[in-house]
Amino acid sequence: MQTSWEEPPERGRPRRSGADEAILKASRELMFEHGYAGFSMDEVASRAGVGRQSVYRRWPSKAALVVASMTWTFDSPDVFKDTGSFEGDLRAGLAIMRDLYGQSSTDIFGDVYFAMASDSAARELFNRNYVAPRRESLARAIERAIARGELREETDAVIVSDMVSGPFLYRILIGDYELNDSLVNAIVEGVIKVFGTGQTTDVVTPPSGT
Amino acid sequence: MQTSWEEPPERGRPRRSGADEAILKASRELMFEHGYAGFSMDEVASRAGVGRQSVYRRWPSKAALVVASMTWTFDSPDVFKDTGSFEGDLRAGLAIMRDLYGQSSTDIFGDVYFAMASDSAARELFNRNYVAPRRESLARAIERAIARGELREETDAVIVSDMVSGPFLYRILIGDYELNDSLVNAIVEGVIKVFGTGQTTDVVTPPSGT
DNA sequence: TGAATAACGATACGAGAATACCGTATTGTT
DNA sequence: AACAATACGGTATTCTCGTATCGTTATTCA
Repeated sequence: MQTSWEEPPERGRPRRSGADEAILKASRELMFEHGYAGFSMDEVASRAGVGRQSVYRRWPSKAALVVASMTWTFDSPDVFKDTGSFEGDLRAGLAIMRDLYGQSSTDIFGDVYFAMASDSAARELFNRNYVAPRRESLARAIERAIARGELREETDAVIVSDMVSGPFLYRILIGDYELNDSLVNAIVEGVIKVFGTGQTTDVVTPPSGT
Repeated sequence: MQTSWEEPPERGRPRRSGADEAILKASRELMFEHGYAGFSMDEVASRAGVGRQSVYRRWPSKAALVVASMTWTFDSPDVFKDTGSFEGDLRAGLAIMRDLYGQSSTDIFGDVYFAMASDSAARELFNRNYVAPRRESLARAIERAIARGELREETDAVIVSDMVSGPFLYRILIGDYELNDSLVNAIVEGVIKVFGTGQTTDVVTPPSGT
């Protein structure tokens, strides 16, 4: 995954190797310790052992750095893996999302979305590093489902993406942060009933949340 | 609607009448003119003709003020009016939301969500002034639908709310801001197929977007 | 070998948010 | 009439983001 905002130039003194990772690591730690508003770029720089200008050389804003550090080294973005049926793929992906967002420090994710919304560079990083790979993973699952005859050929992957991810985002940002299985079931049922052909395949149920 | 963050005390010199509205109006105007990052609390205060401290006496942060001013004097929060059928109620409410968010200056709403997410006071104001009334409006529509026999009795109003509002929020914050009728249709179809009884009532179609 | 380029840490700076005061003004209570 | 409480406009202060600039250092190219 691309970490810094822009590729460094090829001429001149090269950037110190390992500095990118040190900065990302420091930003991530400080996010979990103090949240977005609770730390400064000075602290990031000093914890990473670099000058502050070296941070701004790699990311154009605090928001962009935070988004980069929080979308860095997430598990495989291919969350909607092939389980043999579309419902299984969908449930597997949603189980991953539910476990991720359902863990203790939920305010963190609100902070990340806040950072994302506040800055165009952060928004672009968020799309590139997080949203796009997951969208593509879902699009592949939809293609498999169409090939299997589970979904109709004209299924709109963008709308499915909205229907799948939207309610999660809504709960995290606005709702009471409780991500339960009822919501997952409703989403799965809704998508399949709207875009399905009626033909189903046996489902391998994913394990319930940790 | 309650405007300022906390009720003023009952003792001592009373707050200048009209100042609340002047501040909200100034904040709103500046939001439409320059966006969230494009104006300062000094400008709000001077345009409203008050001291800056008088602004902070009423709202604890810029984010809270912006949320209060942008959720102030919206049209009736009862967006899911009784049209005779649940599908009609839902389509009417979604048409209002689509027209609202679909209008030209969409970045404004991104800014509002950003402000909302960045501050706990702003979040609380947003819930109190905006989300809660619309949630209740939808809950009433669901109750009517259950009474008519269109929805099952165990329909979970919170989940329906997530399924209805989530995709819209997702498109505004993360998607390409294009709120089209395909999305509305998929949402309506999804909710009714998941929670419906199969019994339907004739739909009065709302006018399509401006 | 020398010039060009760009990173490095460090520091100064301007802008704006939020807080803390100042003296003054306005209300209700004693 | 005196007093407590609070609002008022105004100003100073602190904090942090983001930009600019310093002299130094490392690397590539001619």
